[in-house]
Amino acid sequence: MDTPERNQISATLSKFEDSPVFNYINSLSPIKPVKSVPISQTFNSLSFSSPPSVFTSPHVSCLKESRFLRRHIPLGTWKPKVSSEDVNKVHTSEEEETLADSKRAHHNKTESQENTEKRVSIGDASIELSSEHIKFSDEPQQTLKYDTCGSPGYDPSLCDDEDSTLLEIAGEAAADVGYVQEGCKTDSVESEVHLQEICQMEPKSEDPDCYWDSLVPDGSDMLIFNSPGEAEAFKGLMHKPLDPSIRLSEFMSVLPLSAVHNGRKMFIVDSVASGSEHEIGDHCSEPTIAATDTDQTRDNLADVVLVTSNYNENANDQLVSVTHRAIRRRCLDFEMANVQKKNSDDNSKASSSTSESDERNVANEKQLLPAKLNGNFQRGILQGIGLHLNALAALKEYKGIQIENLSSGRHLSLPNSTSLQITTSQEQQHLSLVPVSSERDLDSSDNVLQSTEDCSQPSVYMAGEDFNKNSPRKKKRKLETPGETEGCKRCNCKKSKCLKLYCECFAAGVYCIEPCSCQDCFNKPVHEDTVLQTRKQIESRNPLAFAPKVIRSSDSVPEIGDDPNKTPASARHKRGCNCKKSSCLKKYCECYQGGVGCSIGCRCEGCKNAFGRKDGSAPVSIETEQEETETTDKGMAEKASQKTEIQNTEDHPDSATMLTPLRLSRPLLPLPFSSKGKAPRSFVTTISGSALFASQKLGKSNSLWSQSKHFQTVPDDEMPDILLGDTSPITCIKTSSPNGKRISSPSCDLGSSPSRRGGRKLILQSIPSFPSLTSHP
DNA sequence: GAGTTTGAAACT
DNA sequence: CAGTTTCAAACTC
Repeated sequence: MDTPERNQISATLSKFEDSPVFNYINSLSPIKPVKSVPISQTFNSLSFSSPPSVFTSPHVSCLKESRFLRRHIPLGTWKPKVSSEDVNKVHTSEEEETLADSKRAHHNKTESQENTEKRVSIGDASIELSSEHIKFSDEPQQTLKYDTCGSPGYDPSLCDDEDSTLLEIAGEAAADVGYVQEGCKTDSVESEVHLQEICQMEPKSEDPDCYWDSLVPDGSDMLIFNSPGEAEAFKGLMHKPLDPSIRLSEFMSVLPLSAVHNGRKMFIVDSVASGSEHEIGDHCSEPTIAATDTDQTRDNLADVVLVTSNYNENANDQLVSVTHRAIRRRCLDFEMANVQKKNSDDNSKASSSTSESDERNVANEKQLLPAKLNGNFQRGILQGIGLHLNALAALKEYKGIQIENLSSGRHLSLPNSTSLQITTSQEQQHLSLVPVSSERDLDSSDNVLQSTEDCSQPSVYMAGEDFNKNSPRKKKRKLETPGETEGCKRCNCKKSKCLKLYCECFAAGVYCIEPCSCQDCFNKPVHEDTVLQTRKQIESRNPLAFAPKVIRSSDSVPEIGDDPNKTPASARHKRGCNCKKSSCLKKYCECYQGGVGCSIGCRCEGCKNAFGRKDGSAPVSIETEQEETETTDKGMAEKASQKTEIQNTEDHPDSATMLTPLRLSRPLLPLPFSSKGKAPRSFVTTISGSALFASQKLGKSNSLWSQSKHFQTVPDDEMPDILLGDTSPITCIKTSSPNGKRISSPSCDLGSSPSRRGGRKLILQSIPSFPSLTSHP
């Protein structure tokens, strides 16, 4: 783990060890950087050659990403040795050197092993992150390849399930942790949390998701303890010696249910005060988790994410902490396998291997996306998340999570989801999901979540639709329409073999999983090569084919610190719809489905999109309006006449202003979802709101994309500048779809909402950058 | 659950 | 690039 660089840094910084700032810095340090490899994990990633270059963002992005990221890393990774040290601890120069050397040796060793072998199944989890990180850094993508299920080394059982869950523990600071509580000055005992305990918890219901859901009413992504007391309580559990007798219920009982959001499997505990000696690395890394690794853990942990955060009290500066999380997801990441395998190799060392359990749990879910560890997260996002091109969009989005999402079950799972903060018990009840402070948010966001992919349908996504098949879905189900199973998409392909964009899973960059009703499905790890080739082929035809359908250019919410002028985030469908009969009021309409308004780029007829009409009459964001003015084509007038109809009933003042993707995505609105009132099955989960979170820290948070079905997020930083609509100088970019469909807006200049427009256009342009299967190193 | 509708994706 | 076909989701019954 310890790279020389790292050591140096640490040495230098040793003085500052205690300071929160230091921790933060550590988290940022490149040392841990994730290799591009993680990115490759998804099958998409494979295709994406460029991503690494493109997405180079520092931790910030990572942070954001982290949210979305799915974790592939086994708990073991979290383990103490390297990871902890890397991130959190500061060693004296000497110590570090020594340590570094040993680690290096270790690393090399592991690396060699990896090379020879392809990864172990995720389940094997215990891995040393450090080694991996190193590897990643060193070996960028070579290792990447389909390590996961498809990989030879991959554990078949896992593969079979295709749903693999990983438990990720991020030791690293800031990046991972989404949020920290303010008040917690306590020592961080939390780090000590034992996964085992958690693991031991038994799900009430057979379905893990349900189980968690039950636990977590709202299903927020994160569990945050605002009050020290809460944290303490939590700690108590965590600290307890592994007692098999302890059950999840017990565990949960300690936690304020209200505190739990989303049912997401993450829990964040902020216990560590800044400056306290208990840095993430110190505590967290080691011990506890490591110990946990057991079959039970794996099995049981599935969705749970434990986070221990270090938090810096001082400030808002925050940052964070470590998180242990387990996220389930199905991903196309192939890398995961590698990592895991490595981990497994190393495992012997690391005890915790929650990943397996996760996977198992996830079984239902599609493959997991790779999760990244701390440092990795930052970079990793791209990498790990990389899975779907879509992810890129997601990354940005992830920044802001809106409360609303939480409310809606499905959205929760989305990458979008952000950490929520619960301040008080009362508040908790309400689940006051307040976006974390911007700064924190950013950080937190990283950690926070992951979303399940399904949703993508998700969203990831991790994007729209369902985010996770697992819990999110269920939540969604609960929350949303009864009928919808949704959260996750499951395809039902019969003739396409799930190798065409007709297949939602394939389009989302995820493998089909059990829930899918597809026939002759080739979108499975077993047919990885085929999938990749096909994907490549499709991308050659249309570079944007796998890009998120919905692009969120700017932040829905004015980011703090950002240019006030920015318009609320608005999202647009990358190509625009072509609806003729549905009036863009049904999910047939991709714009509508994605929760975004129609824009000039749409060729729809009689647009009545509740999220925003093409003409802009609807509660569309400014952008649309502008576009509207600009656009002359298509019967704008016609639409205009139609405007009032829907608006009156549907549009809320808010919506009008708030059409942020996020909002849009939410079914909350009494919007006209389906006639039944269902929320779109796969809503885009874009997250505009995120801007709040992410942006603050980053300063720019534009998430270009929100993701439609699968969420994938890409760190802003990583995103090519071009892609960044907000900041990008390039305001006018035309995007062309392969099809020749209109993508770009007519006007280059965006005026007040440059970001959005710019983003959108930019994205398209940049598209080439999307990683393609072919390019993959 | 079967059948219809719809519009994207794919094909020509 | 336009037109047509194929496909699977969305929707209806």
